Amino acid sequence: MGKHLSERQQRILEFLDKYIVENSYPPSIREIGAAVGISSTSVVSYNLRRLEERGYISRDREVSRGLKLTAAAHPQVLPSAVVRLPLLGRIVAGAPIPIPASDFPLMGDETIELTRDILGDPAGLYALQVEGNSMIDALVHDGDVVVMRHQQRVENGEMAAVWLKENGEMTLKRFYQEMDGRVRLQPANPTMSPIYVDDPRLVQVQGKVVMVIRQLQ
Amino acid sequence: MGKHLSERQQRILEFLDKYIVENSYPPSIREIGAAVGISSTSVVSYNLRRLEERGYISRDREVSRGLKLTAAAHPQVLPSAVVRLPLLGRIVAGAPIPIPASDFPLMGDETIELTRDILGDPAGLYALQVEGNSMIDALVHDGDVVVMRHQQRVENGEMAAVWLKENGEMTLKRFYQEMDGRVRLQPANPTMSPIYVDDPRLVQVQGKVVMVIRQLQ
DNA sequence: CTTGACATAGAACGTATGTTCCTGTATAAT
DNA sequence: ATTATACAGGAACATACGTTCTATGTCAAG
Repeated sequence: MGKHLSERQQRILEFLDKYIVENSYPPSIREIGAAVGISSTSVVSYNLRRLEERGYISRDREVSRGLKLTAAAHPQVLPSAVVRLPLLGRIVAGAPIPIPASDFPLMGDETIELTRDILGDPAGLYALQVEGNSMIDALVHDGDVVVMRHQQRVENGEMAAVWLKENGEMTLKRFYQEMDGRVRLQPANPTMSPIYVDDPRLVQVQGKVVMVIRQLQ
Repeated sequence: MGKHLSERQQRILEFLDKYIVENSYPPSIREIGAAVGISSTSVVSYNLRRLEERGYISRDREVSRGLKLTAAAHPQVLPSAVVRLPLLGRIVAGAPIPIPASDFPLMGDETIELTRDILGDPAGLYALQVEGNSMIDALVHDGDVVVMRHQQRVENGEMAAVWLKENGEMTLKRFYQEMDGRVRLQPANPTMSPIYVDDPRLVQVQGKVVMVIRQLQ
């Protein structure tokens, strides 16, 4: 990162980030100079122009503290876009899970916020709150929030929300399509034994579990 | 909201938010005046002082554009401050957990990002990644991330990371100080039985578990 | 050895900007 | 009526702050 940047410019960039985080407003040219060890405001100005040319910052001329870091400046600092997921409802052992509406309503304040960097692509994601301890074998507790991606198929080994037609039951398991045609549903709890279902049509994948969040009190 | 605020002060607050979002730096007093319809800088200054007294903004004196909105200003506008927690290390059954350094280094990119609204006060929070399945009885899986608040004491019923001196073992349990002087450690898994420790000194609380996050795939 | 782009200092300058003082007007309490 | 308080306007002031000009030094290309 920043290979055409002089060490000074690098330092300026780092200082800008630090300062803005601390103060919520950008530093003045003289403050930058003092921090980076430049006695002349013109030199700071010169380096800022450089940084602006290269797209690391943008400036508003004649405005005190009129500068900001651009996204290019810190790919590692800024990237934390916040994703708001709809908390669509509750997931219970005895009932199929709600399907996200195609338009993704986000109605009410029934949402949960997460940062994109730990979620990845937020498309098709939604959240459900688990009711009851029926999924304790998936290490999922009453009240936990499950973030899911709506999809009918999952890769082998992925954690899925599956509807067991036979039992009329919702469960969270790792999904394995075995060679012999059976489906193996493996509990997350490694001390527990898998379930085998002979007829794959009796196993309906309703989504892939992307994350489990447990908030305590 | 804002019942002791005059309409002008309300407008100023709204303008501040809008301006900062647009420019990434705060407006000057004169800009505020122009936007809200105040011709005199002293009047703006007066109203800013009011807003500061009431905790809606904070100001740095003698600094151009040296003001910022506080959390109180818009519980509904600022919504998603992102909190970066240090991922301090791993938590294993056989070893005490690392203690957060007082200066909270955030070294390396070993951090995890969450939104403040689901975390609450981020002070003293840090994250640990669980290694192994020894805490399966707490419904915590290998690889899960545990967000903790560093503290020596927890309230009854809170989930705590406790060091069992007797066994030389780290565990996550709900903590109960019983009337009879014993300590009851209740697994999160409701199907499992609690542990009783007669001597409270053998139970060392190392922190309170605030959240458990499991990322799949 | 020049020449010119690049980098840095220092100082001077002018605008940007926060602060303060003084004045004036409501409204309510005394 | 008088006093206190919240609110508003205007102007003067001091300094905060960006800009610009000049000078110096380095280094590679001609």
